[in-house]
Amino acid sequence: MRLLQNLQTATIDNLLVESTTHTLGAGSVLFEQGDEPQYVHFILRGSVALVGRSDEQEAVIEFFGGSEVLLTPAVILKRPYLVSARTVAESRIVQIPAERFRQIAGRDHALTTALTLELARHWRMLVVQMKDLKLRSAAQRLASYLLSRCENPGRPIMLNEERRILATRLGMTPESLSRAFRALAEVGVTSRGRTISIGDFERLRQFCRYDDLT
Amino acid sequence: MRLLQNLQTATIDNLLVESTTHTLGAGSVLFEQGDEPQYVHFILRGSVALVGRSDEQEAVIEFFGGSEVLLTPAVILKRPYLVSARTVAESRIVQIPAERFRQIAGRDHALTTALTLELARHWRMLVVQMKDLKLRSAAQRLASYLLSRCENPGRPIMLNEERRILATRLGMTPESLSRAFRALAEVGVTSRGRTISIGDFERLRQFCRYDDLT
DNA sequence: CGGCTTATTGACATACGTCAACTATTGTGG
DNA sequence: CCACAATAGTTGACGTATGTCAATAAGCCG
Repeated sequence: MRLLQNLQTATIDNLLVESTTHTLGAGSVLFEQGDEPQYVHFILRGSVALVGRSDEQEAVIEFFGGSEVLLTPAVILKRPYLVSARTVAESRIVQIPAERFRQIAGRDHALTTALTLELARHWRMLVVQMKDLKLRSAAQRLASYLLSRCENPGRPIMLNEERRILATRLGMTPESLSRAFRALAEVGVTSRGRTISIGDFERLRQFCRYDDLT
Repeated sequence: MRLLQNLQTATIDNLLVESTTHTLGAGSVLFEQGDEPQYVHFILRGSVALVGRSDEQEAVIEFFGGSEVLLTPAVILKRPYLVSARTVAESRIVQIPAERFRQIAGRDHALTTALTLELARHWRMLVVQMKDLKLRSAAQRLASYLLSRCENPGRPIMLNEERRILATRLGMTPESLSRAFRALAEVGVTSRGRTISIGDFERLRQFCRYDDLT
């Protein structure tokens, strides 16, 4: 996991000594909106959605995948969670007691630095998404999401979430997502099930005015 | 400024030694989307908007006010800015050279810890806003914004940004904002110019399903 | 006061949401 | 491994919130 990559093994051992590791099926709940944080969650494998709820409605704020650390802000600040966390596919998770994590971070500069980098990366994810929501249409948001998901061009994208879940992450309904996919077919995107191929990257980038400032 | 509050004076002096301080009129540009970060910006006083641009359109991602630190993620990660920063009112800003800041943060644990807390707070601001965008109507988003702006109930809120700017922060057009204000008049919100009074807090909270998880 | 920008309002357009029917996919027990 | 139920995804018809455009009114500042 990236956060721990450059740490001394002593620190890592120290973090993990009271930790537990679980393999959870899709749809498992790691914590609920409003809870007081008990653990820091490391995602070893799989995919976890942060989901916000208001008035019976739910929307995914963001997905987090393997090698990422979950929602440390609430843990750091000792505040209730603003969102729930649910696995979206089978996932392997390490849980470290929050208090232990805070204590070690209080002493270990390398860990705190790594934490800062992780938070900075996560901040930028949300900023990118915020720009999408405020400046782009539904179809453009989907295009933008697909482009960001595609690590090696040529190989098709495998979604690891259901479309109705993805729809909420993109700020639309499943029906609108369905139509967005049809709109993208016009610019060379083919999709069957959870497998999606981008025919012409440049065209798709232009379609959604993709700005690659990563 | 909050970030520096619990630091040793030696660290602070060290940070400030190569810094410059400016008083900038409304609309001044601190940096542009795509730029390589040169400075860390501390806002001593005033208000700064982070604004994203795509295809000639602009939208405010978030406002930052006195005692906050601007967009450290790009500085920390040595990445181009994802957004521009513009003052929205006359502001007093301290600029610390990015490289110097990174060096000191590399050594000073208290500074890095403070930075982590600041990033964590900022993360939560964006998460709250993301929930608003995905789960609430235009009028509800305005209500939610006003509630979050109101520190002491009883005293009216003074907006320090023009309404057309606020509109983009809320993910709508100036016209829609205007109509949102009229809708809120129905639940006891009176506005004249930039002064806004909430008549009935509980009613407004219910109207937008405000969840106070700060 | 006069000219400029910003805010409001109304008429209208449209992207997206809703609802309902239908189809495809997935998972399960025989 | 098939059959069938349950769930997810798609499509069409239609509704509505919000955007657009244009005209007017209200602030703001010389």
